Amino acid sequence: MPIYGSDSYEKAPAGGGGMGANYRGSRSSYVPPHIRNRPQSVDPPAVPNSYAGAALGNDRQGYGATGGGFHNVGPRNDRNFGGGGGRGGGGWNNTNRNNGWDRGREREANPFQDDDVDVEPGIGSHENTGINFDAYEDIPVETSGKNVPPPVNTFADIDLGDALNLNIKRCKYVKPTPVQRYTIPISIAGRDLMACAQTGSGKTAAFCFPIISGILKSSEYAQRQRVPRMAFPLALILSPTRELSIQIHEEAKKFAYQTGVRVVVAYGGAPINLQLRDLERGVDILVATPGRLVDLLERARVSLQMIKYLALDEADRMLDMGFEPQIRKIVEQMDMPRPGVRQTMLFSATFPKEIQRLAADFLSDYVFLAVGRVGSSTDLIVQRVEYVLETDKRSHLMDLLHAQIANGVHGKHTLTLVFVETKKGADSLEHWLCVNGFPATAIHGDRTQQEREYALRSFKSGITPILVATDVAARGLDIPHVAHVVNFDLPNDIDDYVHRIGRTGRAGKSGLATAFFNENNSSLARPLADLMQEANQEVPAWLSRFAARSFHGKNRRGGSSGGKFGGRDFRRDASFNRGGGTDFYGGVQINNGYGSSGGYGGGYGSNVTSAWD
DNA sequence: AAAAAAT
Repeated sequence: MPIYGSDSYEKAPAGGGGMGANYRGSRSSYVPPHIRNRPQSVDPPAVPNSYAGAALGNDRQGYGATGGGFHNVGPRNDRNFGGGGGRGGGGWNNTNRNNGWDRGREREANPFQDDDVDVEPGIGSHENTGINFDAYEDIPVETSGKNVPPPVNTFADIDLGDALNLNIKRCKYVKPTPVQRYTIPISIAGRDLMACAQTGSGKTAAFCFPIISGILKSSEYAQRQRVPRMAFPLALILSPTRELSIQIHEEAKKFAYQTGVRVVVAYGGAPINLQLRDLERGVDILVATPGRLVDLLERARVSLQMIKYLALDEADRMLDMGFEPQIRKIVEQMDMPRPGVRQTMLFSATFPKEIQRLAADFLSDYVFLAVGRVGSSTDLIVQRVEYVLETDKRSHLMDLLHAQIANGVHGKHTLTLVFVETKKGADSLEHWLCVNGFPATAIHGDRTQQEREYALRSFKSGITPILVATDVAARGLDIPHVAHVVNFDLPNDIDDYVHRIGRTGRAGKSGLATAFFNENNSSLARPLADLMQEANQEVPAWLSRFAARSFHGKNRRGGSSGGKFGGRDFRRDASFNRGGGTDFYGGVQINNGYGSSGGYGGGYGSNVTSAWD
């Protein structure tokens, strides 16, 4: 099915200068165990003696451990137990060990009860349970790298621990999705990972399960240093939009429920004080957008020196021109442990070669994983392209919406997501739709965070079943019941198109994607036609003519990705290996998602390879 | 040229 990608990433080198200069001054000299004896270690912060034993906020309730082996670390202050240190100490998979938690004043909310409160029960209340596992059956999976750990077939194949297993049951996950089958053992084995996988394929769980499990098993978990007003997360998950961070946080809280592992989210546009308070109460997994995290780091309210796990969601976006300097600052210029010391996992549905090259800086001896699209054999998303002049777009959209109503395809749980190019365009289209009797709302980066979150809720709940959005909503958001994605304005980059239409046809369900195409989109004709063809979609003759006319230098399909996958390991490229060692890349395996390699015989690999090259 | 991300 579809080929995702383009050669169009011609990004300028990242600036990134002038950062992190004033951070070091405020550091102290404590050396955590995992970076001791390192050749070029950063000046690690000490716990000032005057603070030793002070009431520190970064504590965890109901968790044992003597802070042995840590100089300069005073006795723990278990605020909720009136000073009893060294509690518990039970097995890491003992769900009862945080009984104390519930006795404290910060009772952990049950994330499984107040889900989607404004959605009718039975439809939206378990958005993660509607996964159509049959659609996963024959998904092709490709791995490359040295000594790739084999996939598992069930969650029970890996001992994630009782608490985590219980949450897996609560989520009603029966068996792991392909990305989970491969990612979890790779991650448990401690390997770095670059994974191409569609969001909505269980990606968040794929990196959360090993992180939570690893944290529970680690000694750092119990032996945390205390510095006042400074949080020391063990895992960091970065995402490119606030709403995506919120979503990841909500999911991660389910997975971490009653494990004692604390998940905190930090993003811009919201009061920082609440986030600071959450951080002070203790954080193991920090989910954040880059800007706010940099702010927290500069205020010295967060230290990354204890990070054992780093996950970048939508990693190709995180490393594009707009984000790369911030990401480099966070990952390379603060106090985060180096690659090889920490474990790094990068995820995206698309992974252009140029971005892979940048990403390699953050990784150590990593495994590359490409999971074919859910429904790659059944074409769950029907893609249509219509020729519509700029001036006709509104009336054409109106026709589509009327047709949906006529077909009975409308209502609370048939949502339509309309992508436009600009924030102004989003505002005016929303207004026009409302004036014309279509309940619509809009989301874009010029709205307040409150407005953005309200718009998303209103859309998800079906109060306004039409959402007009800029690319802020293009990636990662898991919105059940999006039946139709309209590309009112097409993006310039085919990868963005792929992410946008991925908002429908989620979790193995079918969906429709309609694009309005005209002369302004000429540069997209070729990649769009190619992509549709490989997705077995009907390509209009006029689009093929546009494609034939277009220049082939840019946006030509090629090295960045291809075939049934969202990407291909760039280490396999001849150009990459030409100058250097050849041992870096360790071989490829192509398998079906389940069972052995039936269905995609030998010819498959070579075909795809030639298409990629 | 636009979008996102800190205040």
